[in-house]
Amino acid sequence: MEELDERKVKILNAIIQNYLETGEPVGSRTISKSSDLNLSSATIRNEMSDLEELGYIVQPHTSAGRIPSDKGYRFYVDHLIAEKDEEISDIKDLMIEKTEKMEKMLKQVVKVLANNTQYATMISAPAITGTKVKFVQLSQVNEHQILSVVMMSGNIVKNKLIDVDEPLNSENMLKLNMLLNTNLNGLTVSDINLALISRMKAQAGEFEAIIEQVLQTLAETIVDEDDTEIYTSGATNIFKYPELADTQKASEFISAFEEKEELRNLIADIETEGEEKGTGIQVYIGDESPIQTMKDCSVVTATYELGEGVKGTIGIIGPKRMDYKNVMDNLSHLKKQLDQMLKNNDD
Amino acid sequence: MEELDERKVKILNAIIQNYLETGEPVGSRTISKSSDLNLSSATIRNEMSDLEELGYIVQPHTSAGRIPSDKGYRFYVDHLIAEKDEEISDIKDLMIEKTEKMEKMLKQVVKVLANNTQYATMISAPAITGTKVKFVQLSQVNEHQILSVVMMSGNIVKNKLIDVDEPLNSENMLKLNMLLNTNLNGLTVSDINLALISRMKAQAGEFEAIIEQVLQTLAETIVDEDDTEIYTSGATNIFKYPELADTQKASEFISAFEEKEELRNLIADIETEGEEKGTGIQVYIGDESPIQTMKDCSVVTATYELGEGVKGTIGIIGPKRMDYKNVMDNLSHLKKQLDQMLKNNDD
DNA sequence: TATTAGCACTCTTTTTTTATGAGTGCTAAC
DNA sequence: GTTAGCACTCATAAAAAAAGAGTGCTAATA
Repeated sequence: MEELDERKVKILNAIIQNYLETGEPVGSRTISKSSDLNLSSATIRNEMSDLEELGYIVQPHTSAGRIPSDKGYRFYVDHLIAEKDEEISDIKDLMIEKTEKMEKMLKQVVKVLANNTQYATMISAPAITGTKVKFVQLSQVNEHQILSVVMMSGNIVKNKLIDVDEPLNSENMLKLNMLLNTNLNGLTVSDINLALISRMKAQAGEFEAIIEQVLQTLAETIVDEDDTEIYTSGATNIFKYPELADTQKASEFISAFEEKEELRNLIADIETEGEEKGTGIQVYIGDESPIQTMKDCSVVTATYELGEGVKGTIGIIGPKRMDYKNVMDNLSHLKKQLDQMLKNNDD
Repeated sequence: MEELDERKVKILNAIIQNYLETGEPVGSRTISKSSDLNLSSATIRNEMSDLEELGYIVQPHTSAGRIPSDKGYRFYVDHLIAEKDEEISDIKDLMIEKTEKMEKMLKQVVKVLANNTQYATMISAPAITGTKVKFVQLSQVNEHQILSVVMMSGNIVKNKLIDVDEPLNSENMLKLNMLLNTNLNGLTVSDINLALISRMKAQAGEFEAIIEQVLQTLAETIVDEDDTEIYTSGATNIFKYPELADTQKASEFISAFEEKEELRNLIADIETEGEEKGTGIQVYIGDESPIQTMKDCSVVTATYELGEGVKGTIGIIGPKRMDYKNVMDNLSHLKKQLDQMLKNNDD
């Protein structure tokens, strides 16, 4: 970073700051007047010319002011935000009502977050992979159906109806339940291997078929959960930012939010990436984002934990000129809240 | 309807037909050329003037062609569509994979429907109110938690964790389960009155508190389900219809779809209304719709049944000039499929 | 009496032209 | 190294002009 002397940094910061607020290309005269270094617009012009050559800012067209490039934003996020850190950021407390329903809670979180930031938001339900079986129970519902209830760590409960030819008597049912619980308790899905399966089947004797179905249900549950549930909110906030609001682009963007397929990819990608300064927060600026549809946006994400390695992801998507400071503060605050809340919840 | 002679009807039909296709105001010359009654544009003009006076068509501005008014559309839907009924409508079969997960199935349905019609679609999960308790089971998960599983008709399963101070022995657990099942089986939630509750508590003796919690859970479940789950798809299809595509309106529209609050109101409203010609399908044209946000749209809905009076609603929302025939055919087809599929599913 | 050709008029939409103004780059002076 | 000054560029806004679609009305026609 030796290429930028202090004055250039100040000017760059001023440009970005100004652009974040107005969304308009900023000219030399504006900087000359606003910033504390008393320089004429001509001088600023020279410096800006340099900054452009170095790739930190761009000119939308010949006779316009400058706007930050992706590289410029990146510099801002990496070096300039910290400087303002002493400012007390007054995040309204997120007011998450503690409801026992995870789903409801998550829906509420994205909504509040979208409202707070005025960007589009998403949150993924914690992935089930890696959670452990806590409890299994089969019960006879009627002549031909058995209900299997599986509870995983994190108190995630899954139900499945199993069809049977004839009812089990209660003694056998008890046996099966014992068998399932003793064998599966504490295991993650990947722990359930072929050896275990055949052992269990052997133990089950004539009820082998039922065991098979329960295990299959378990497997399906996981596969099911492979398309992790994702909750979104505020997709239409995009219309608030003219640079993203043209019909074509906005339509694609909102569709992506509706389909959620791409968001899923995004989340998958996140796990492989690094984070900003150990805050648990990641920032993707423009092209850095893995999602094609969001090349003109910035994406800020955080992961929250539900204990035992079960993770979910929160994301905020907005224009490149988003208020990074505010967004990052909001996220890390929320992350803390969630981590804590969920840790308490789990036993 | 004596006010319209045969020729006027033909002309009105031609105008609407043409407008449905093009979305442009249609002029006298177009009709003169396209329709089979050989009349000069001047004659058509006179007739159109009459039709306008009668309120079936409107002129967007002085020197433009005519477009159908709400009254015109209404006439079209009520009288003109039937005439084309002999046409074989080639609805692609909806290819709903039978999955045991209601949720997945519904998501798939709206998606396919949106794709088929190119309009915005929604479907509400069948409301739980009115369903009967089929099966209740409490199980000890660990020292301090009991899992209550309630299965309602339609195979809807609800789980809830109940905290207890100390574990129940298995004998007591068995008793409680018996108590719950014998008392609640086959009842709808509204059947569970105070008399029953106190009787059950009396029978439960020292475990009164647990009964209380189970019942409360049941009540909560219902209340929860009061904000019925609604799945949507294709909201961005709205951009395909220029008359709805302006940023401001589209944004509101899509927001309404995202929030789902208004859709919920819509569904609530539907139950009070009549339907078209005994098809189980309802059409709201423009102002007829109960939702403010959709004054410029038409809404076509159908209800499907899950047996035992449990109903859900499917809706298609598009421009007033939507292809009513196609939409209605699609809906009634889908309705049949769903009715059948779900009836099979439920015991 | 019902239909039609003809034409003036209206109003939107499109295209063209003409400002306006913000901002730059460069030169020459300080 | 900094700055005033000025010509030049380019997007945007405003105004003007042209084109077209469609109507309503009148007068002629079958």
